[in-house]
Amino acid sequence: MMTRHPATEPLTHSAEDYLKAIYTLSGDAPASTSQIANRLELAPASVSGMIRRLSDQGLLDHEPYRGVLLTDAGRVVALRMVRRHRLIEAYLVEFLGYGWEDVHAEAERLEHAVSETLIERMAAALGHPSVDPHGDPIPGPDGAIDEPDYVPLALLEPGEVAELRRVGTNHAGRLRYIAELGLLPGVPVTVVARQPFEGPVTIRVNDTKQVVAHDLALLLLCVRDAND
Amino acid sequence: MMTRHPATEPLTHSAEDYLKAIYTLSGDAPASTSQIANRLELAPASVSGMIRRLSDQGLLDHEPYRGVLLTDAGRVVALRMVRRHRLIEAYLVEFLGYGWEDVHAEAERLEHAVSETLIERMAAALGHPSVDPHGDPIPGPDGAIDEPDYVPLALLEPGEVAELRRVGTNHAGRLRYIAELGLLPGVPVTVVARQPFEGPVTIRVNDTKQVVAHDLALLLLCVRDAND
DNA sequence: ATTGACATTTCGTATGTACTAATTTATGTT
DNA sequence: AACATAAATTAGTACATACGAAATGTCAAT
Repeated sequence: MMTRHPATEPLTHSAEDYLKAIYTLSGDAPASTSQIANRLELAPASVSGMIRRLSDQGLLDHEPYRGVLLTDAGRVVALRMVRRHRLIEAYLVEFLGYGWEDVHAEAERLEHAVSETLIERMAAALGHPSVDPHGDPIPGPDGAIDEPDYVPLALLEPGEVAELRRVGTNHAGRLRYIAELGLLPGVPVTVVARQPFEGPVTIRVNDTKQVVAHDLALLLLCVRDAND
Repeated sequence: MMTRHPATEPLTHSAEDYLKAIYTLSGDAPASTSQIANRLELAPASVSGMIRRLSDQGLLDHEPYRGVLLTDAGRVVALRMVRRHRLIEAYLVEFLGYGWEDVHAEAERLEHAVSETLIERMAAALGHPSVDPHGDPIPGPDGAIDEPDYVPLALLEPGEVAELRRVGTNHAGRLRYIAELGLLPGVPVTVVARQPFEGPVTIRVNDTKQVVAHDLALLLLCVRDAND
């Protein structure tokens, strides 16, 4: 499949942001204009315009009024940005004393400015980690990424024991709160009770009982303990 | 003196680059349009345009056809960029295994992307250094900068003993070469001979004799040894 | 005082990215 | 089938930044 773009023109920061956003939005279905606009806090009209440009560059497949999907070329860019973002987050936490609630904003700017060299040196300094501080997997330099099938805490039954692996938000306030509850990736969690109709979940963490809202519990991604 | 700009609008990366360039260019005399164009590798017309905008924002004093000087507000920005640039250089060398010839390009991009927080954490990790790997002084968080009066090696007389303190170039090739000669800041240097008419200088460094071109020797900034 | 060389500015234009307002398309309801 | 609603696109505009070409200013040499 031939498109007109000559190998690798340098992309703008904006283009990189769009591609990264589209990557995280288009799980099964294509990403819609309004989803993208929402994520990037832009007017839908602006997104329509950028979609045209990125499609022309062969980075997106656009079905008008239906949404967009990344092309292979687009996915390469998106995964490079995701790798950068998550490695920067890990580096800031590990070496510069950042809390996990502060790294997102910083990484959001740095990911556009670091060289391939710098990223690989940071990766090496970190010992080539496979996940960032939120438990999000870090794509390899070749773009390989392993997205395990985690279960949201909100879906576990009372009595189930699991390990928290990943926290599905970048919201600073929520992250601060989650950390206060001791809910860091790697921690074992027992579901004590669960209220019906999307009610709160009562859990036991670090030998303390905590109650978390359903919404929050949806963000707490776990693996069930192998206990059968 | 009142200008119209409302405290601190966010500046673009370009504007930051211009102000930093003008800072380093306007030692005694104002910086001319063509000097700036040269430094930033832009067409003079583009510089004229940006000078207008920066003057309107109260960051530059522009005397048409004469050149520009930084206002106090402009100098604050310029010094913030210089601090960032040099701290980033120092950090990359100290913690990420960079050679001093590679840090400039990386810092040139990162300086626009780092937060105040990140810069101060890097400064702390480095122990608040006063100079970068090239011996260039690092302005304080308040903008205070100490520019000592160094003597170019090219001006020392045969027999004089001095300590190399600062290397006045960012050119990667030259820096690599200078490092090969063992001419790192802090090293003691003895002038053995000097050819007339801007000829090469023969020196003794680390007990080895080296010959350096006049041009290069102008970049090697020293303090004479207190030996009288 | 005029001229020539050079620097600087102005003018018109291009690109990238955003916006609002108006239009078009898709889809679900009657 | 006709309509209403929501989503997406287009059209027109604005701003920042760059460019080249043309006009203008500066200054030293005659």
